[in-house]
Amino acid sequence: VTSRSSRLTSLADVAARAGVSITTASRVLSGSRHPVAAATRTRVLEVAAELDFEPNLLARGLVMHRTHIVGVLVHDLTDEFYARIVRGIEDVAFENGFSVVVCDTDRDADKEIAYVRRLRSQRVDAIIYAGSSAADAAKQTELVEQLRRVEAAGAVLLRLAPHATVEPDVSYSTREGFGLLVDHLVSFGHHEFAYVGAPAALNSTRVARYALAEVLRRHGIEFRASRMITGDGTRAAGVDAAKHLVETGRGDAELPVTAVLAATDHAAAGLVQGFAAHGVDVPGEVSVVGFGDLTLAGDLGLTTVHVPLHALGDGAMKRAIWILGGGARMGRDNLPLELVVRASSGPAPSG
Amino acid sequence: VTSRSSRLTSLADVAARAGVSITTASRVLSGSRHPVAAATRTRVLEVAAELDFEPNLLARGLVMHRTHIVGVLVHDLTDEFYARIVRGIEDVAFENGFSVVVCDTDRDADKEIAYVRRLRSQRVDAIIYAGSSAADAAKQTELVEQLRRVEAAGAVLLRLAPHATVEPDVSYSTREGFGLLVDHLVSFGHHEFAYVGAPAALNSTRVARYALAEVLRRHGIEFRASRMITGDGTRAAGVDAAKHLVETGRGDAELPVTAVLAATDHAAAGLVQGFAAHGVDVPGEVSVVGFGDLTLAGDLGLTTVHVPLHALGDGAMKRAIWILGGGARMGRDNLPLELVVRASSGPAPSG
DNA sequence: ATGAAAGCGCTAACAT
DNA sequence: ATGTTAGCGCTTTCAT
Repeated sequence: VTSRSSRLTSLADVAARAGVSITTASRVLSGSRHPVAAATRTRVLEVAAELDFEPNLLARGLVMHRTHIVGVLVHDLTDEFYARIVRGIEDVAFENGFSVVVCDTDRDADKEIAYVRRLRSQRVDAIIYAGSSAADAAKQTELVEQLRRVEAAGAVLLRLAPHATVEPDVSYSTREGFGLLVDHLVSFGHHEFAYVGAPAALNSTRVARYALAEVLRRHGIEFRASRMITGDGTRAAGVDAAKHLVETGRGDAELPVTAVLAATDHAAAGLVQGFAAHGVDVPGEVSVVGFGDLTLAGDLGLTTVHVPLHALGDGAMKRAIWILGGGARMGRDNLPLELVVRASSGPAPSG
Repeated sequence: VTSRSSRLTSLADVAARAGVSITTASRVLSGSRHPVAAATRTRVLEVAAELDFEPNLLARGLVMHRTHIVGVLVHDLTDEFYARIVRGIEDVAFENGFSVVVCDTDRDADKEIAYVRRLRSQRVDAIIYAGSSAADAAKQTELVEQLRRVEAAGAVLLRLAPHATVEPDVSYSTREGFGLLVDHLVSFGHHEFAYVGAPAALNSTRVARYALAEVLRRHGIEFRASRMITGDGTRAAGVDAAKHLVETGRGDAELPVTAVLAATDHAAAGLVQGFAAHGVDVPGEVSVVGFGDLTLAGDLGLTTVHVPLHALGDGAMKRAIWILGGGARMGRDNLPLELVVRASSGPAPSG
């Protein structure tokens, strides 16, 4: 036992002072539905207030097998995309007496595994998993196994992104998003596209590629694999991709495509920046569109798809609470997306 | 007791399976320095791995009076300013086996109080308090009292911002920041300034006003109270302030000031946006500078002061760990600031 | 309506 | 080196 200052006031203190048993004190203070005489109840409440009693949630959790703690796994809190999701989760959590433990994984499978273990050790009631990790098969297997154990232990696992062949619980349709974007671009006369995606190993990337190819096919456009540029969703990836596209077009003295879709607004911002650095006019020579509608999209005038991030977190947390309360698991819920047209997209250059 | 699936494997399970007492199992699994025979140790470790044992941190915390949980109070995680601080805290926390509970307060004193109570109930080892709240005296008193109780209970309280006359533990010098900014602007010939601050009730606002006035005085510039515009640090506040300044100058057919300092990069962004909306050229007619150096500052070409946000969180968490380990409390640590000159500031308009 | 006692899973004196 | 015992602070049968 670490030497610490004066013990906090416990139920025993309240009980003693109120002249009742610990049991009775517990009954009034823990919101038990067990009958307690009105007078007794008042007395206990008074003493509790007087002593500023705060129940020890550790003890409570130990016996209740419920901690009212939820762990959230995200790539990086510093990315507004995830910050807004976490905020949504936290708002609902706060209202319902839950605490939120944030876990930034940086897409590092080892960190993810370590975090999941720790959350299990903490006996969290639920884990909200946002963002799929890029990892080798072995790591993936271990992570899946850890998640399985957490669920086996009674915790609720909710996904905001596809993971290891499992559908997300609350999410959005990437296909729908691409549909909005491509419809918009096609209406502007574009038919040569490039896509700056996320790491190839990510589940979400697989899904995105497939979805994009399908959307394009609907417009009778064949999507060449060479126009699928691998990135990591960062601004730097966008800058690099712009450079790559400019250099690829060098021979023809013009760009190989007239429109570039990015997996994130960050990458789109990088594309705009990169094109500008090479003197390529956006949207004059090439249109650029992002995905997410972060603040930066507004600042930079990026055409993008608005993703209801706060609602995503909000919905996930509500579901977690619902299930913890004994509610039945439900299927995937796709939140509506919206096209936001700004200055980074325009008519395809005639030529 | 809530009905839950199969119990998790406990120390007792490991002990039984390894043929040792729970105590022995605990000794090897909890990293106790108590001697244990090498063979026994190995056996226990084997069984623990086999059963994928994870210690119940609730039970551990209950007896150890240490939870390895730290609560972080910030205005809003969605603001990159705070997100980066939290990230700094979390990186150190992760390395040291601590979990981070995030608490968005929205500068709402009631939420702050509620969160602090909850953190106390959770028996967190430390609370890192970032951002001062705006509240009436009564609320302030209650919050201070709650924080006092948390400390009395043995938790470490660390401040990243001044609060109720208490100095922050890890922070930066607002005066230094203003110094960098004002020196820069004065060298550009500016001598009529306006400041778009945060809510007047905030401690940090008081400090900022005082610091700014002093810095200006160093340059022999008197700062008029009427040029102190109250805002809330948001972009909208900046937009409003720009409008206000433009309208104030209406009579003279020109702006009353040639340079505007903002309390945050967000407000500075709003100022730039607002001035643009009124056809005022930045920096041609007026220079605008922010504070923080968030990503948006780079995107918008804002001259600002770079605040080492990650290091702020990092430093606070390291300190918390140090103190929890029995280290002595130390005085305020001011992290170095840096002037970042971009396109939003320029020579004062001659005339 | 109230209370006594058992136990959640763990660590730490205190034996042996 | 190992085990026995006593809690940490709480909820909950099971009496009364």
